[in-house]
Amino acid sequence: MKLTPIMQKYVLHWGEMGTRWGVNRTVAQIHALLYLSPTPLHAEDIADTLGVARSNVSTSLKELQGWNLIKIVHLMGDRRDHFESVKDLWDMFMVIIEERKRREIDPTLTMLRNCVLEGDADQETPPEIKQRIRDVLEFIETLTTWHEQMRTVPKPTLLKLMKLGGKITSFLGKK
Amino acid sequence: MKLTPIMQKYVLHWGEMGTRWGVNRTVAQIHALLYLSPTPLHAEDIADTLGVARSNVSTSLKELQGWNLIKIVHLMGDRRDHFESVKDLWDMFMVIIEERKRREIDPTLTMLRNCVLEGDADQETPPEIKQRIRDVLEFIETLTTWHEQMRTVPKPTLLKLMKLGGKITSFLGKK
DNA sequence: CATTAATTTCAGTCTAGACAGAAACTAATG
DNA sequence: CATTAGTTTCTGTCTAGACTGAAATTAATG
Repeated sequence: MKLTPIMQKYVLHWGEMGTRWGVNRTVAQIHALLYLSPTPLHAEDIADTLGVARSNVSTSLKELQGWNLIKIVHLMGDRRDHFESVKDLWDMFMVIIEERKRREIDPTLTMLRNCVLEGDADQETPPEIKQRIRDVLEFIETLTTWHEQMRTVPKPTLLKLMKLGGKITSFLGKK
Repeated sequence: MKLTPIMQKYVLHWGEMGTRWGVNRTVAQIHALLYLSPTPLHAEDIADTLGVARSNVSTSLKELQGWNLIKIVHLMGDRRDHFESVKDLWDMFMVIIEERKRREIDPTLTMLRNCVLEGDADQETPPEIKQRIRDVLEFIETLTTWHEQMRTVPKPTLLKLMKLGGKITSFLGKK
């Protein structure tokens, strides 16, 4: 796999974006590379293309599998694992949201619920502050419920909804 | 400002979440603290409460101001700057999205458009790959347009919309 | 305009986590 | 079952960037 200047620019930028969102640079680069690649790639190919250590690639591929963003495929007459990325951008987007929710939002909800529970018995925390925490809990719960409902909506409907955009509000206004 | 166990838990968790989303831990902790605090706090108070260096607080406050998440207030008979956080969670959410868009999405769109432009003259990048990049550009543009429209919708309407949730699809289905 | 309070800047230290390379492991094939 | 290809684990190194504390700067007050 040889990278043309355009592909290089894309992969490097994606790596950079990764770091800004708390994702390891190499992981993000590999994902970008696999997204662009028309064919599945094996680990050594990836290592050579990106100029990183073979072991680093191995770890990153594991991580990407943990995110459900890539999967292993096997090619006829080749023992090596090959990897290909989810190509549908909507699916990719949803998968990422799903995972981040599971890893970050859900634990946060747990923490907030604990705070609220402990708050009942707690005399030292001012009521005002307890309320603030309850507000956050309620806010995130609202977002989560909404996400839960959107999750089940079929892709084309969702797309229609987005394309509709602001027009939906006029409908609401009349209601 | 003394932190009760509940407040401590909240602030520490928020700091942790920050790091997962590419935000400096101290910055996130200070933001959490200012959100909880019923009154504006001055830098030294924050430093003492969180146990970090005064200078570190100074830098972090600057950063939070850059994000439009906190603002300076002055108290009668006190020369020191005091800081208070945006308290409305919906506003806070919108401000964060706005800023991340400006800092990360907009540059990404620029990069993608450049790739597409350069792609016209470029003979070495396979058409399939060029198409992939165009797909990403289109996808992000769709999201951005949608965001642009939602941005102007008044808060209560937006809330109604979210509460409506899945029901909106049945309306679309009939259409 | 000297004094003091408050804030920012800067230079150096420290650390988490990314990364390389070697060693260990696993499993396919003749 | 030895050989070899492929993958993972592990240990140590390196570095970006968070953080500190001191020095420099700014601004308010009598």
